[in-house]
Amino acid sequence: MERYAEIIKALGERTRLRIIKLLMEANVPLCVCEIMDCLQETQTNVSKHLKVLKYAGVIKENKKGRWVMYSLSLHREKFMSLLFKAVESIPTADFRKEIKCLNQRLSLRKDGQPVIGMRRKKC
Amino acid sequence: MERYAEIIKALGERTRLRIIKLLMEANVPLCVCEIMDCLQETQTNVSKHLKVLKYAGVIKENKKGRWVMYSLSLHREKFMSLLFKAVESIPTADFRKEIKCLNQRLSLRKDGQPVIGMRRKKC
DNA sequence: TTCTCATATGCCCATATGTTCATATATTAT
DNA sequence: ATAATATATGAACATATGGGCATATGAGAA
Repeated sequence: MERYAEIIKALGERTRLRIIKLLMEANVPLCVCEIMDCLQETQTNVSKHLKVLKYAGVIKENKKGRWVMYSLSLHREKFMSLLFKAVESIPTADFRKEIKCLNQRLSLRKDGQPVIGMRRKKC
Repeated sequence: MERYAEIIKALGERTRLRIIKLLMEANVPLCVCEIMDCLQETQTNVSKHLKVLKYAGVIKENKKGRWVMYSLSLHREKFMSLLFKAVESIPTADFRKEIKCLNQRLSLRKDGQPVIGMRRKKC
């Protein structure tokens, strides 16, 4: 039970929930700088929240050269699957700017790899 | 988004998750003393966690004489419905004692009303 | 090599949270 | 009325958490 509470708790925080929604929208692994840019959060902050999510098993990381790419972990368990469905059902009305920035960011990639990194574009 | 995070956060805590699981098992409204007995938590603690859950809209209360009966709130929203399904899917292997105590407690009711109150039985 | 860039981490601080204790409130029983 | 019972609440405390700043680490570029 404890373990499940931890997973739920990982999702029960504004910034982390926004990270998850962003990853769901993206459908491709994102690097830290893309996330921080889209969400307008500091690098430190995003990095720490990603650590919490990773530890809870909600996301996984994949090192690609100088970038660390994060994506939703596969949910084999019924619990995880239902939990993700619940999060997916959250309306994204107040999330337009972030999604717009995400698309801009993704279109700036070369060969599917991030390039402009942490240099913030005005999104 | 904030609001959804709050709802998830309400469920992302061990004691509160146990309260919810107990209410799901019960399928009938429970009073505070039944909950505190089954979960072996103090009255104060249970009361405060119930308040958090109520404020988040996860449960509702119903005053019945000297007892306050708590039950899961109806989930019209798809989000709530899926979230509840996720919680329902959590295995109750480490929850046997609590369920056993619940059944004992419910069988002690007269006319569907709690009677023995806070006088703890050894469950 | 050195420089630059992407990410992680340790320290610090303010605030939030979970818990206990004592007490208040509200309702029923005597 | 008073007593007993069920629940809620305020104060106090320890710990957890989110966030910022500076810095460390690690990997490619020059």
